[in-house]
Amino acid sequence: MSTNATSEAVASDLIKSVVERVENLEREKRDLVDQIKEVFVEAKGNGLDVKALRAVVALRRQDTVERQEAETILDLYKTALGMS
Amino acid sequence: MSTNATSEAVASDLIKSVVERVENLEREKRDLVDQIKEVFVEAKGNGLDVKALRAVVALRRQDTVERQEAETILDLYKTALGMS
Amino acid sequence: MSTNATSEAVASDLIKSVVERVENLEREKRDLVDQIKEVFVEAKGNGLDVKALRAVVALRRQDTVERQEAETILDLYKTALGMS
Amino acid sequence: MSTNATSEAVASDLIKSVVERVENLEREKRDLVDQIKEVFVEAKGNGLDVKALRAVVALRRQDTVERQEAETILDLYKTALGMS
DNA sequence: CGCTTAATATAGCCAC
DNA sequence: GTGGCTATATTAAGCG
Repeated sequence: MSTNATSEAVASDLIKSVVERVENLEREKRDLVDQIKEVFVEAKGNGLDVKALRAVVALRRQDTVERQEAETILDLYKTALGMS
Repeated sequence: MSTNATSEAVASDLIKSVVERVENLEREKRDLVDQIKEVFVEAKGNGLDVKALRAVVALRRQDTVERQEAETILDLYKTALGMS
Repeated sequence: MSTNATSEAVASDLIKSVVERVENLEREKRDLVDQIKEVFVEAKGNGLDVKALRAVVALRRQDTVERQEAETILDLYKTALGMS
Repeated sequence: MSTNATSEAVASDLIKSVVERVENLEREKRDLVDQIKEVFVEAKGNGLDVKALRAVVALRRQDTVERQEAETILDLYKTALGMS
């Protein structure tokens, strides 16, 4: 066989550790998702249009992505032109 | 008119506040997503099978969900049978 | 230029064709949704509990899905254990 | 008791019939969903932008809905004005 | 009719 | 770098 009891136990501990760390991070992630929902619920309670708010957030996120891509391309051009 | 400059300004502030809070929470969420990825990358570096690890995490999560669903269905049955 | 009047006309015809085919299929889909609703309405008229019926259908569908998932997981395990 | 073996058997047959009819209709619905997907895949293979096509279909669907709503409102107005 | 769940559409990721 | 797959975000439906 290619392994023994000791290395299997090590792998088992390692697996357990990884799974638990991921599960904790996912739990925190779910909490944030819930908090985001709460913000929208509260906003709705204040008379705001949630769908429109979501659209605004999505647009700004998109803008951010495109700005970052533009900067990346600019950096590439600068590097290519020896300007960096 | 149904609004005036003051209430519009208030709405504007409210909208701005909501959008910023959501964006901050989404930023934190993205950080967590990145951290989860890092855990898997590290696990891979330690010789673990990432796909299998993801399956384990998913199965455990699924078990939790199914346990909750089973309770819900049990309640439904109880209600249908007049046991509630 | 990368296109000309002819290829644009072809694309236009293609687009029109695709949109129409999708719209026809969606129309048929909506008809089916309506027919399903009618079945439940009729069942209700015959004294059946629609919510319970929906639960039965959902459970049977879920069983099918879970059986398929179980096979997928089994395959994954076989692969992980070098049994495939 | 409010039922007997015969009426229970009738209800059972009725339930079975309803469930099967719904399942058949849902199967047809799923087939249509798959066919729609295939149309888009084929369109993609022909160099079309699937996201844009979906947007077109959605816009036209929206137009239809809004036109129907407009007609409904128009009918209401006509009735109110004794024009129907 | 609103509010909670289910269906659909989109986006990100991984492997090939 | 493309295509399938998973996860997420949006939309629609059902229920009270």
